[in-house]
Amino acid sequence: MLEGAIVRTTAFQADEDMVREGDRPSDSKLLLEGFAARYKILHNGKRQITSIHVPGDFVDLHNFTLKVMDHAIFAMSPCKVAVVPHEVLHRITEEHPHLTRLLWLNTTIDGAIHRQTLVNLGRQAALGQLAHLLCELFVRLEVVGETEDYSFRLPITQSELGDALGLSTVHVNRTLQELRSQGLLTWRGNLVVIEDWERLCEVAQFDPVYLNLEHQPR
Amino acid sequence: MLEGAIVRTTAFQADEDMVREGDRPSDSKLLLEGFAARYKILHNGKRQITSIHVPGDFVDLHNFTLKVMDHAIFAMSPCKVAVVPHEVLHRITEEHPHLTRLLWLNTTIDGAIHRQTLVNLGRQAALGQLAHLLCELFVRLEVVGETEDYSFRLPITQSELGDALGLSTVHVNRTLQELRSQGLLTWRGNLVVIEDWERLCEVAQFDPVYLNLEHQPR
DNA sequence: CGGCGCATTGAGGGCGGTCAATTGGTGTGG
DNA sequence: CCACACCAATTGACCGCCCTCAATGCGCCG
Repeated sequence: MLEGAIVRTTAFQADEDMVREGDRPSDSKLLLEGFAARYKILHNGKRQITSIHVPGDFVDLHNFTLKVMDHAIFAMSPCKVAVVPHEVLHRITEEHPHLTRLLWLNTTIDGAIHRQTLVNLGRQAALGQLAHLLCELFVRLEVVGETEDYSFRLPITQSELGDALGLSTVHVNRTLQELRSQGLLTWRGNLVVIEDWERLCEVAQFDPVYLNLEHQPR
Repeated sequence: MLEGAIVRTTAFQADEDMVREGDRPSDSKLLLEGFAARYKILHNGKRQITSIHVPGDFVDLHNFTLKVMDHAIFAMSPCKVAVVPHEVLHRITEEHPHLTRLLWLNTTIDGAIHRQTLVNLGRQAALGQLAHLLCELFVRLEVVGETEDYSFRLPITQSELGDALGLSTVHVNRTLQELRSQGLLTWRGNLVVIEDWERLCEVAQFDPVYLNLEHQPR
């Protein structure tokens, strides 16, 4: 059904906006390749990235119900995207309740990730925040087969990491050095290698329950 | 339909948990009276409140799709709650697509609020954070008729405010004093009076678009 | 080879944290 | 009617994490 809902695929260059704040898109986008992120810009020019997306993520499914974008989404790397018209989603909700519940689930998992991120930003020190983000990305990438042992490609700058965690670029850099010096991971080019998964999880206080990876009847 | 979906109402005392982390509730709860909040506890005992809920909020509708609670919800004040069994929600998704889309919308607005909160925690100074939270609560309470002019009741301690914003109680206190000394608001007992809505919004960089109060065909 | 973007480093400062004590309001019991 | 307990609000002192500004290093590409 979903495959049939895709009317076309599109590509975006790195740093290109896929959707802008204020837009009223008539379709939703499923990320096939590359990394994307949702963000908002404040009056003082500061940027907050509210979520990072990996292949398989339905990056703006929520705008099927929300209609007006309250944030923008950009490609962190070159991206390929499948386009699903709202019209088709509407028909699915009319005719396929089970699939509808699964799409709904998709957006509530999104919300669960937001909540965990809130805990991170609010109550974790920089070291734990960074560790947690990397734990989460590793698990999410593993699910879609984008990892190799304990390593994965992450085409993200330190400045973007800072915008995702509410930290300055400088402090992200120093915190990464701390993670490296503790032997928790290495990061060369865009290849992240987790050297000690157990301890990284401890530092991050990472518990993947919120990702809802367990199969359940829906 | 929704009214028919309510099988009973329940009451909770202040500080009582309505749902606990790890629970697999068989119903969802619609808040009729009082204030509630979602939260998580970290290993070090710190608490992060991820959202504050006012009358009219469907506090755990998302667990209809998520099944396992990844966080807890507690009553910040005495609460009255309407209980809707998942069984009934399931039937609604099978038979009433339009209502299903509206319920789905409810959870995506929830997500939109989370995203805005992320921006706050990540990129606002304490003064702006507090101002933003109060702007949002005012608007949300206004919608359900729980305000009077520019005032509303807010049965929340400064310690709880701190847990919602990722700040210490001490700093919440000092920041509130700053808001008062700038003539933006007063707060006596649990009565909050906004003295200068315009300037409060400026300090908060508040833009209510994310609350999706505009009527749209869904 | 020069330019550009990103990573890295250093110095200095401030926002917000922690610890601890005090105030004040409210309810309860004597 | 007062004494006392309890809880939230408030205040002070001190500290440290993280920010800002600015310079430097470094790899990649035309």
